[in-house]
Amino acid sequence: MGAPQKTQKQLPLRPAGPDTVAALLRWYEAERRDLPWRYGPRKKADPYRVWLSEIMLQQTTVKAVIPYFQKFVARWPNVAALAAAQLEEVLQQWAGLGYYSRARNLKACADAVVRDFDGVFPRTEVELRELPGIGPYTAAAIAAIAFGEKATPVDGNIERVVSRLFAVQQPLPAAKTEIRNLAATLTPARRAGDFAQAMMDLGAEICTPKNPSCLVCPVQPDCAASARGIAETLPIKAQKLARPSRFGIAFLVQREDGAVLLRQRPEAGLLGGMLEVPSTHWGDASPSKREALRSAPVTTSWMAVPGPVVHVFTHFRLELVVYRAIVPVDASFTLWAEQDRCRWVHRRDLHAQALPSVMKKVIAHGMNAE
DNA sequence: GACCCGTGGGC
DNA sequence: TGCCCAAGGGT
Repeated sequence: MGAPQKTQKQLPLRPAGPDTVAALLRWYEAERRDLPWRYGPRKKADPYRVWLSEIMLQQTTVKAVIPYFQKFVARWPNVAALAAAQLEEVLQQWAGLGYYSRARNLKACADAVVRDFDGVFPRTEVELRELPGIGPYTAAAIAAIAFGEKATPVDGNIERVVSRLFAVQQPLPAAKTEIRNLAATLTPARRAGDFAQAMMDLGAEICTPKNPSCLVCPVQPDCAASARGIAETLPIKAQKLARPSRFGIAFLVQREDGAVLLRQRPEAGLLGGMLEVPSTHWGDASPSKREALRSAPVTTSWMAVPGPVVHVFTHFRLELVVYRAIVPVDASFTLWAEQDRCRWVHRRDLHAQALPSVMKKVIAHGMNAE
């Protein structure tokens, strides 16, 4: 033979199973995160709070969610209160958290629970799955955490932990089915909720995407990926496409009394139902000045504010050049935009509007340009 | 399965 | 800076 083969040391490894889960649950009881929607290990939490937190946490970090969660439960302490609210209020309170269809579905779900279930959340995955905004993950999470049902929510954390525990080599998203089955195999009948939350805490604090802390991991002895030294490389993900750029011109119209012209966006699609600063179409290239003026909401003299506002969405990057104008308070100008969707909002009231972050950026950029 | 749908933070 | 990431759902 040639040079001695440098094989990786293979420790005897039992596949993850009930003992792994027991070790994980012990770790959870000692190290669990204290979060405002949790009631404590071995306890079932308030279904309303679990549901609200799970919707907010969809693709959103715990840190970003906490202040919104506190604000919502203070204002609407139960599902009946939320059902009695106006959608407009809910969108206002949701502004800044992103993925605004969640806010619409949140309201629709509260309405449905009050209407169809007498204000009591159903406890099974199948029933929960029928409600607006509740998909397979959230249905399983609520069933397990709030009701103690044996359900297996699989989020990004759990996908990562499971793919490492079993050294799943198949790339995502194709591997989702296998990962789900493996996670279900581990789920204990008694403490499915604690198990799910323990897996999520482990993923958030130990089994992180980069630089996982295998040395202090409670289930490291049972982890196939750690044994092979490939934990950080898992899960393998399919390549992503480059993010295209779009360009437009936004028209910040300020009235002499300090009001700003805003318009409500269509209910469906990007930033659905939220307020916006009127703008041109967002296209693949910057609109010409001629094109821009054709879509201006009023005929007036515009000042181009130096430097575009750049905002990155999930699937494209947006550059908006802000045109700014001051108009008189009387109606001595013509409003070309769809008037019924437009409103004047005083500067001091902007914070209470359903304004997405990108539009707050546009307004701040334009108003600071003086 | 593939797209669309926000935002802020970490590195 | 640019990319990745975060307790996904709807279509």
